[in-house]
Amino acid sequence: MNTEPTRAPGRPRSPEADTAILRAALELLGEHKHVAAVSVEAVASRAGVGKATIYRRWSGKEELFTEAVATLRSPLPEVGQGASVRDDLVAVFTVVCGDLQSPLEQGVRLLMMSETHPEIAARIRRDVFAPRNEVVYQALRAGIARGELRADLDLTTVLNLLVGGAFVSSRSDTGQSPRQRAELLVDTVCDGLRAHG
Amino acid sequence: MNTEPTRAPGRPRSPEADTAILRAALELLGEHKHVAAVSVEAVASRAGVGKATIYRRWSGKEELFTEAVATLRSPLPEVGQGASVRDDLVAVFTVVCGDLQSPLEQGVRLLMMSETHPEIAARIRRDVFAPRNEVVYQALRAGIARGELRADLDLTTVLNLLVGGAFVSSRSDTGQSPRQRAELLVDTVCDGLRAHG
Amino acid sequence: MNTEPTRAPGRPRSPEADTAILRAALELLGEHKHVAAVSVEAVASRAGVGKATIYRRWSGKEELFTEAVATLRSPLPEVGQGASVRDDLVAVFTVVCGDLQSPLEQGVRLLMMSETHPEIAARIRRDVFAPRNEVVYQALRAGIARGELRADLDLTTVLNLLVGGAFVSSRSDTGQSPRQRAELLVDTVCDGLRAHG
Amino acid sequence: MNTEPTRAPGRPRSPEADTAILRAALELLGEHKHVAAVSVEAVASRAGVGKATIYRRWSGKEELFTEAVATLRSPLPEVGQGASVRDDLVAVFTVVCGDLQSPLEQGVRLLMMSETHPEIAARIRRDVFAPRNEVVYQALRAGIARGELRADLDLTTVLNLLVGGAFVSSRSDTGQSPRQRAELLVDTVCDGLRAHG
DNA sequence: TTCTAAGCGAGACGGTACGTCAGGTCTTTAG
DNA sequence: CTAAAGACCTGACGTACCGTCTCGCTTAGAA
Repeated sequence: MNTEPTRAPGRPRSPEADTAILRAALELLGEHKHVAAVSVEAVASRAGVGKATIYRRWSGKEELFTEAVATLRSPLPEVGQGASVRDDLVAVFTVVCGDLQSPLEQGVRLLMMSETHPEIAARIRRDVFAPRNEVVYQALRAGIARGELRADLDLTTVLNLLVGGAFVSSRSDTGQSPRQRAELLVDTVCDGLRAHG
Repeated sequence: MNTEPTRAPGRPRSPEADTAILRAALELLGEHKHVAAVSVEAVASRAGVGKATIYRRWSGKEELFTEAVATLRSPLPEVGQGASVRDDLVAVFTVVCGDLQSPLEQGVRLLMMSETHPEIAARIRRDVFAPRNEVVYQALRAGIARGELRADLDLTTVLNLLVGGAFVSSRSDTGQSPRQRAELLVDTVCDGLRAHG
Repeated sequence: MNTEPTRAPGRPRSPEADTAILRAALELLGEHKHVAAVSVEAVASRAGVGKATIYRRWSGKEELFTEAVATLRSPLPEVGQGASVRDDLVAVFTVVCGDLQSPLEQGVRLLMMSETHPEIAARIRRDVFAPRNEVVYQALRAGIARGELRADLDLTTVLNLLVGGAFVSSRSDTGQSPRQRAELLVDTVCDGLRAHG
Repeated sequence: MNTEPTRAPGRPRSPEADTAILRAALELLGEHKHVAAVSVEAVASRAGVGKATIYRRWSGKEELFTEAVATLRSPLPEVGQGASVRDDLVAVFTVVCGDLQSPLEQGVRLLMMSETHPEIAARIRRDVFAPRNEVVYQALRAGIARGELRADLDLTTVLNLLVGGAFVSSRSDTGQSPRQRAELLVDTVCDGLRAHG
């Protein structure tokens, strides 16, 4: 008796198609800035693929872009390893601020905010933002553990402030480097997060 | 000598049409929740207006909804009149957090969509964001004048933190009231903005 | 007792507008070849006139073009004054063949044939074609009277043959002059119209 | 060695759609009498077809109706088989005069409209007029061969006279049958086309 | 002179149809 | 059974005219 799953009959799906489609979707998202401006037809054409091949894999435009964007995971720095909270946070938000200025991430931003497809936003939050947020939480918890930060902080609120600040900050073209933006945000917030004693 | 601008020739545009269109757009937006699901034809029909009358005023769907949403500005509180900075900021951001959960939020998202339409973005910045920001700046400056806040603050960064925090905070449905959200944000930031002495 | 009609009160209609509108209509008809391609707006603009000024005079596009085209009356030669039928007919159809090659007359032709507005066709027939036909009939009757032509001819059929022949002939660009076309048509027909004697 | 053209890739165009569209166009044309009163949208709807399916096949309304009408060619009689020229021509022009009173006439008018669309005019000339003309030429050549007609005739001119005569004749509603019209035209012309001897 | 009625150019109005485009599905042939 | 290609239906897009309706102004005869 053979318990290993039976191989599906017929021609197997092309893995090249998968990656080509996702790549094309992200490229076009980066070029056009918002999802409505990218047609499934354009993705298919850019990927050198038939439209049906896309619809065989995803049930619609939203799902396609959801998955495409969810593949984007910036490498984040290690935190909490002895450095100060301040330095940890600056490291993390330098990456975040940098991302936010890249054209692709702008597309992601729009996509995430687009109320047109709430489930996409939810999935992006889960797959893209949650890991990033987790790093921030780690840094904050480490800071609390070391006594650098007040123990009664609402960590979610701190996260919101920093992420939102990074987000809004990135919308004005001040000529600052991502690092400079990160330092300004983190220092401004941190000066109030430190335990007084 | 007449310096007032000469009146345009021809039949003037109907102000009733303006308001009917904007009203219809907002109604339908409220019913369908997202812009893509509302057709210009439906707006025209609901407003009892020809499509051309819409396109005479706005160059497209996006512009129409941008303006429609921009009309939804909530009145902002007076600040700097003797109350504490903390109370001023809480008052302002209670309004902001409330707005962000209402249809106006859709406008904010549209602003983001408009990365490709800089002039629309500029208009929203001017009509929606600038007045709100100005109130925040007033509160902060009053706080500095009274010695409540450090004099060396980067006000822009403080603004970014609070506005961004409010924005991100509003995206998660925690069941908190706008007032509670505002207090959390403001208190968290303020505890570090106060002059130490 | 004054029986002459009382002059209408108010500002009288501008005769310049009348002529300018008709002129513009004919010009544009000549340029665009068929009525559907000429908009009332274009006529108004070309005439330097408001649209209402047109609609005050004619109840619609059809009536406007009807009247415009009805003003076209080519000067026709005198016939039946002693010359031969053949020469009379050649003279008339030289004019007709010439007209049919002018751009404007092509517009008229289209207009007349346009089944979209039967009443226009009827009026053009009456005001433009009937006088021309009458001259042909005169020539034919003179020929019969002089014994040049058979007395039992169906004059309408002869007219149809010649007019239709001129019409169809003018549609092929053979490089022939109007006179040559006319002679070919008339001679071919006449050789059978002559009394045998 | 395969000389037959390779089959085009993708789904082939539906022949049912072709015929349904053409049928619907002619039906509506019959109901509304003139082209301007028939909308492409109505044709699509009647044919049970999307508008795009129409525009994929024809570049516009005019082209669609041109082709629709061009399908209405009546079968022409055999000529030159022993009968007299007169009878041959009467047979042919009975068909022609009949057609000119039917919906086909609308096609003729469209041809005229197409002064601005030379390729459509060319198509109608090729598909509708050329075959008919060829039959007339055959009859005339047979007549010459048999000595019934003068050998020095300009056949093109004879054709123009008869065709044009039929056309103009059909525009007045005299209550005559197509056959009567044809006889009048042919007899009038023939009496001069016969060799004298 | 002043009043009144209509005409004037300009252009906005509610509609209808145009021709285009994209979404998501279906139908070919080829592998 | 999958692949690429491309036709299919649907429905919204933004445009162009139609014939009508205001605007503020001009033109003339009547008061």
